[in-house]
Amino acid sequence: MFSLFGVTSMPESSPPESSARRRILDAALDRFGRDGVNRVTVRAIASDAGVSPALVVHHFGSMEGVRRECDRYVMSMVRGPDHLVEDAAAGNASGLAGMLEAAAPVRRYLARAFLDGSPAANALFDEIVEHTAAWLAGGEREGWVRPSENPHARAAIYVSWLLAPLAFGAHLTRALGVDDLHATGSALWMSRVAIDMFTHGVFTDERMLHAWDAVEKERGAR
Amino acid sequence: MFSLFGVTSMPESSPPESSARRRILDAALDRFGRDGVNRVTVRAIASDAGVSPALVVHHFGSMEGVRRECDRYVMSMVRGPDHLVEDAAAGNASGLAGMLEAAAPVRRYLARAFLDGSPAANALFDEIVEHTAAWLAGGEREGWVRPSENPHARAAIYVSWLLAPLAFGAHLTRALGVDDLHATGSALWMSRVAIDMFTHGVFTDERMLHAWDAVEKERGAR
DNA sequence: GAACAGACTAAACAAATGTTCAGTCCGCCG
DNA sequence: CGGCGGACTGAACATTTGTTTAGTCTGTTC
Repeated sequence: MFSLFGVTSMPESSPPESSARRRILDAALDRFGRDGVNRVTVRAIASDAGVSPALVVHHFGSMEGVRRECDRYVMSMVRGPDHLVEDAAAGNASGLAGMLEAAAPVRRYLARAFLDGSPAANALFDEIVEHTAAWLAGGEREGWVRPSENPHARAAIYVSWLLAPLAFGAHLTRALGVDDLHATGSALWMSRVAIDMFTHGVFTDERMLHAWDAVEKERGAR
Repeated sequence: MFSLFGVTSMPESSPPESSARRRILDAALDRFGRDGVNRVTVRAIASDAGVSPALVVHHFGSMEGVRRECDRYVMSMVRGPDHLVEDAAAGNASGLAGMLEAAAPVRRYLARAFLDGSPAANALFDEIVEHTAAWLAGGEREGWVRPSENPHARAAIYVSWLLAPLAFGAHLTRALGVDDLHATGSALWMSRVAIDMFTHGVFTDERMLHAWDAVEKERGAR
C-alpha cells in the first residue's frame, strides 16, 4: 500500500532505435529539464548528442517536434511499463511513486512541463488527481483516511503537495542541507517528515480553523 | 495570528519615477511572469510599454539589468512595506501572506523566480523557511503546534506546501474547477481545505508511518 | 553491379535577437 | 538667451536562432 515515495522499476525503450536519434532525445530531455524548455537551442542539443543540427530536424521534423517527442517519452515513462498510474485505484499512491523516483533528467523535465503547462502535462496532472482521489476514497471507506468535506479538493491539494519537491527541489535541498534531495536516502528521510505531517497534522487544536472562520465571517460582513 | 492566506496591504513605490521607466518595469514583470524569464524579448517589453527598445536598455543598461531590477522590485514588494517577513516571529505566518495575495503579475514572476532559482529567490526562500521555523517553534512553546522530531525539515516542507499553489496554480485551478484560484474567494476556500489537512491530518492512524518503517527496514537489510 | 533509401553533414538562409550609435526633443540652470 | 543633460527614437549592427537545401556516405534489395 505504501508507495508515496516507493521504488518502481523503469520501463525500457522498446525498439533499439537508431542510436543517434536516441542520443538526441536524451540530450534534449536533459537540456530542456536543466535550462528550461525555452532557452534550449537546436545547436546545443545537436552538440550534446555529437551530431549536426540538421540531423535533429531530420529525425524530429522541427524543434517543436523534439519537444513533443520528449513529452511523449517522459509521460510514458511516468505512467510506467503497464500504466502505473492506473494501479493507483488498486492501492498504489498513483504514478507519483515512479515520478518522484525517476532519473534526474526526467524529473527535471517533468517539473518544467508542469510549470509551463503543456497539454500532456495538464492531462497527466488531472489523471493523477483523479486516481489519487479514488485512492483516498478507498482509504476513507476502509477507515484509514479521514473523511473530507471536499474530497476532490483535498486530492488536488494532496497531489500538489506531493509534487512540491519536484518544483522546489533545489530550495528544499538547500534548506534541508542534504546533498541531493532526490537521492533515495534523502527522499526517504524527507518523506518520513511529510508522512508524519499527513498523519498527525501540524496544529494541535482547531484555532487555526477558527481563525479562518473569523476571516470568512468578517469578509462576509464587509 | 491567522494569516496563512491573510490579506496585507501592498507597498507603494517610493519615488514617482519617470513614468516610462515605470511602465517598462511593469511590462517586463508581466512578461517575465507570463512567458518565462527566457523567451521574453526586449522588443516585446518595449512594445508593451509603448516605447522603443533602445529606451529599455537606456534605463536598465541591458536585458539582464531589467531582470535584476524586477527581482529587486518583487522581493521588496514581498518583504512588504516594513519587512513583513520579519513580523513572522511575532505571530504572522511570514511573508507568505503578502506573497500569495500579491497581484497576479508579481505572483507569476515569483513562481518563475523560485523555479529558475535566482540568487534573490534563493535568499527569499531561505528567509521564509527561517521565519516559519521560528513561528512554528513559538507555536510549539505555546502548545498549539505539535512538536516535531525535525522542526527545521518540517518548516521547509511546510513552506514548500504553502508555495505549491504558486507553482501549480494553473493545474489546481483546472482541477478544482474554479475561475481563478488566486481570486480572494477561491484562495480562501482552498485554504480552508489546506488548514483542515494541517489541523486534522489526512490519515486516521499510523499505518502509513509503519509502512514507511517497513520500507526503511527493508532498505537497511538490503 | 545498379538502384534505391535513409542516416547524416556542411553551408547557407531569413528571421529575430540584444545592443550600439547618432541624433532629436525638452525642461532646467546660468 | 545659451547650453547642458537626460529622456527618447529610428536605423543599423553583429550574432544567434530554426530551418532548408544540396549533397555524401552506407547498407540493402533486386
